[in-house]
Amino acid sequence: MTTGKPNNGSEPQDRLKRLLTYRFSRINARLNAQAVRVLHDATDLSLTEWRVLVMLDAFGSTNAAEMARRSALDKGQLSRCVKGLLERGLLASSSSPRDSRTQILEMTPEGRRVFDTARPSMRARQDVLTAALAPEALEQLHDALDRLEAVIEGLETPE
Amino acid sequence: MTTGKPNNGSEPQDRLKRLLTYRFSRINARLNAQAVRVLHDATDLSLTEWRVLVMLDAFGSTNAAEMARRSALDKGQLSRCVKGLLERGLLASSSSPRDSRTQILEMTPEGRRVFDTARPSMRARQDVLTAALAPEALEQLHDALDRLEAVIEGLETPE
DNA sequence: ACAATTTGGTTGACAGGTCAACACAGAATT
DNA sequence: AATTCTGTGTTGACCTGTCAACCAAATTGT
Repeated sequence: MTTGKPNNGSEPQDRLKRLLTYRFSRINARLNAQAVRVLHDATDLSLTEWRVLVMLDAFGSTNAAEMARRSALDKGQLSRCVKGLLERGLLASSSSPRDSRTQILEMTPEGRRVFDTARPSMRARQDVLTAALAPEALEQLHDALDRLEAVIEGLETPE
Repeated sequence: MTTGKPNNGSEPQDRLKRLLTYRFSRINARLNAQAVRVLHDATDLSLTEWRVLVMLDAFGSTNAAEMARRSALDKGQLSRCVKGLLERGLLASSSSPRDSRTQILEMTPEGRRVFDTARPSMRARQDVLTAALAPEALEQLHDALDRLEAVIEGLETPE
């Protein structure tokens, strides 16, 4: 890979590589596939289910709408995902005293156990990724992503 | 968004935001949705079809396997996508004289016309994205993505 | 108090991506 | 020449993501 080629962006494949959307889709696809594999080796969680657990770990307990807002996951997808986790006993739900529509979700001990089973390898994976970049390069990356996200948000609401 | 909050990563939602895979999936989803919208306003191409045309524009003519390699799109997905484009007369195929398995693909004049119809708005979109970053920040972003891709590739083949 | 609107959550339908099996043509091995 | 191995492309099955319709509870406005 580190041959002495010029790599000055003149080759057609280089132009392609510099299309941001193209790169993101590529990276995302590979990242997901890889995450699914790691996850499947340790548990039988889907990637979405893992993300729900991550959020519950981070926030303690929440409801579905809250998670949908934070994660940009689809409402419907989340509903089905939560349903599955409830059926498997990894989550517990209780209805809120303030609003009888919302069901408050939290991990059961069993859910916590499964989460802790997957966590080390998932964290290791994350560490390998971040270790590829120097600390300040990582900061710059996050900054760049922040800016891009802001721009995308702007594009979504043209008026 | 640019309030005077500390943003030192101590809040749970901040920790979540710094997970790279999470960010990529989020950005990618929004980027795709936005691209699909722009694309649909100008043509009736799907995003995958658009990408096939972009590759054919960049490479002149290729075959499906080559595109699969470069784009990390699924073989099967590509096969179906190409089939649709052929049926609609946007692509033409001819079998290679050297290898009767591979079918060489290229845009027809009609395909080119459709491509040129969508191109301005797609390019404008791309420009808005890149304009969000200073030139050297864009370079750093590409560098970072290069490194991440390299790491991911390494993870895919552990031995 | 009532209607209108918003919000939390579920469901169905559908497009898209992903995986695995397959048929088949070339290349490599013997 | 026969065998095996690799690479191209197709197809079917399945899973996930996305969109929109919908219900019921809460909120708002009058």
